[in-house]
Amino acid sequence: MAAGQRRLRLYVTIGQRLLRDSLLFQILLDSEVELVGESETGVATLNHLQAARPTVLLIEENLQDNDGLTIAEHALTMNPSLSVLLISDTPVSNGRMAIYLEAGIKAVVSKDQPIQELIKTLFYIRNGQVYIGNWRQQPEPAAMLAYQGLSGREREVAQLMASRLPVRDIAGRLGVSCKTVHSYKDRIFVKLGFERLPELILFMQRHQHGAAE
Amino acid sequence: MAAGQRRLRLYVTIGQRLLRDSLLFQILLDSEVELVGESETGVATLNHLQAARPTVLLIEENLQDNDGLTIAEHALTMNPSLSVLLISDTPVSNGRMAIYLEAGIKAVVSKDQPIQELIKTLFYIRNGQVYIGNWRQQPEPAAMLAYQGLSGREREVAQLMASRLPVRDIAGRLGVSCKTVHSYKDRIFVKLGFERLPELILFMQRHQHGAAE
DNA sequence: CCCCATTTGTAGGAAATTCCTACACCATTA
DNA sequence: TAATGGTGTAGGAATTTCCTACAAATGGGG
Repeated sequence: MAAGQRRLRLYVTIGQRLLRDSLLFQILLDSEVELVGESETGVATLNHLQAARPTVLLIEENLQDNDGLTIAEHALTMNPSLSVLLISDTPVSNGRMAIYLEAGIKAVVSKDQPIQELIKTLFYIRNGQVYIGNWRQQPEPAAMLAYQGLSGREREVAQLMASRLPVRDIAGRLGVSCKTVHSYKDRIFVKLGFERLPELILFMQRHQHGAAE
Repeated sequence: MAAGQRRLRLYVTIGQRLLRDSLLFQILLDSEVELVGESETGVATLNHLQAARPTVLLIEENLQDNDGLTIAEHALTMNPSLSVLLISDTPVSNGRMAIYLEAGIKAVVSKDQPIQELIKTLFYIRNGQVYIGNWRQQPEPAAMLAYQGLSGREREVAQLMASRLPVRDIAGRLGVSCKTVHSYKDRIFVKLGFERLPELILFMQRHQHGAAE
């Protein structure tokens, strides 16, 4: 997106493997990201950080052995140019946010936010910018609004693709060529900012059944 | 994998959006999975379950409003043929496991397990089978062992692909055709059970730096 | 009410990827 | 020794991705 510099060298500290894996699988889809290390604990992180030389540290607030803030502060002492993104378990109050910024943390995302928000933030802070996300943002209307942006034909195609109908069948049903369907697909993905089918499936599911709730 | 029946109709109850999204993005990569609903809370789940008619319920043990076990029991009362997969925050003792099985839950995965384990389990239980995972399994040697299974050429290609070198460049460097490189890629992915590049990247990262630790 | 800029519906081309098949060679083993 | 299986190599078909194109419709702005 933004004209970043080099590869984003990422170090990840997340305790639970399930979250770490699934987050990494998404993050690593972006070819600008280079994973240089990962840990489950704060101590392990501090031990490996100098060797890994990340530009961005993605770290959970609540770790088994320490809290992410403390670890981040140590890490920043060793390397002040590191961009730290903290993952908090709950939405962050303005007061807490001030403390984090004071400590040199570049951004905070909560586990209640969509993953796209996390990834967007990751790229945003990668050059050292601070990112104050839109906390208390639109909870669901976002999906509705985005859907409004699709044209009629695009909506039909989005619908059919989300139901996993193959492109050829969609083309047949709509009476257009496969290439046309692909064009719609491209446009839909660009408009919604998606990269892969699961994102669209989830989006359509949520759109149809109102809020994810 | 197994010759399942129809589409796996999945309902997901996970409180935090970040985990829910990233898990769903992975799970929905499999075209046999049809997402029929999702909730953040137990109450919402019980309200929507009859309309959604899932065959599998993936539910967190610790929800904001209830515990997953209780919700699962209610759900099973309404629909005894539902297969429930519980996500626990910590490894499950044999004692707890017995209680879960007693309650009619088909399997339990902990958040410390890799995501592939969860997905595998999901498919395993989809026809009503009970799945007792290999708790206390090999923590990391797994990756080592799997790596041993690759041939020399396959390792070279795996290495280069994990560093995101384009196929054409890999072919050039090894002095073989692109098609050959694709063949290696296919074989590597089959041997390791992977579907996409991020899985290989993570695997190689962990293999090289010993344990994920 | 007309003109210009966008959006929408449609599609083609090039390159890359996926999925499957093929085949010779080497080693192991029955 | 002959059958078997893994390894290095590659081709073909179908699909997907990425980019470009272009006419018709639409929507403002003047």
